[in-house]
Amino acid sequence: MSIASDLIRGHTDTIILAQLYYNDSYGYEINKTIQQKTAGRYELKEATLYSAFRRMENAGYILSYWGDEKTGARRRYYKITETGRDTYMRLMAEWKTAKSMIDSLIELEDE
Amino acid sequence: MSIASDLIRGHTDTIILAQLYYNDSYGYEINKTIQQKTAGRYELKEATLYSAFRRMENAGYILSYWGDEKTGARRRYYKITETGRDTYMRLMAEWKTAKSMIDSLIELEDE
DNA sequence: TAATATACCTTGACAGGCGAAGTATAATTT
DNA sequence: AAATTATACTTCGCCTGTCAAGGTATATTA
Repeated sequence: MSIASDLIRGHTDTIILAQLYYNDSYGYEINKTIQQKTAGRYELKEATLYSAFRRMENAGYILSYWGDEKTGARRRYYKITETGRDTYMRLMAEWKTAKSMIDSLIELEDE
Repeated sequence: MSIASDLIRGHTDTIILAQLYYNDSYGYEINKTIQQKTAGRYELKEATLYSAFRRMENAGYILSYWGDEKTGARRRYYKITETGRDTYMRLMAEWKTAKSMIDSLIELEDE
């Protein structure tokens, strides 16, 4: 288990929604961006990524459509919905709360 | 699913190890402390708490022993080991890394 | 032509969290 | 005195997200 797997768990949706907030994108690109942003220290595993897409499309956070590439492998693009934007904002707020809560719970008390 | 469940996942061990770092304690007390520290906004579910004890004892992070209460319900106390202290320090370092990684991954880019 | 990069998908297993139920004693309330 | 609440621990089985492993297909590079 890599450093991040259990700590990042629960942020997958937020990470993806952030990438889709202003622009449509597709799985491969989203993952490359994540790797680049973290200097290779983190990546979503493909199975995780695509199962997140399924989950979020079922939840109504995103929509998908096939791109019309003339060349190269086909791409399934994802578009965030209004519900998805709301969800992103909610998840961000929850993260802020959780972050300070965790900080206060895991720090050592003065002995 | 409450706000924290998936976000806190992966921090259970760290939270418990922090509580045991300077003083032995037992399940019920640890959970009360958590509730008090978070003003009731978070608690470890009993099943989660006790399964974490088992996991960490198997991993050698903690040891357990029965208290010798003369009155009231019996208590199983837990004591952190040196391995447990090392683990706590490692988990704290991982949290710091993860925290900034998550922050950078979920923020919106300037459009 | 072989290897690598791009791009997507599915299956099955695993691990942690948790709902639900149970056991037992002590303190408090009615 | 009886009922309720608080203290304290335990086990069983389900749910969900992650991921290893495998697969498909096209385009580019060595």
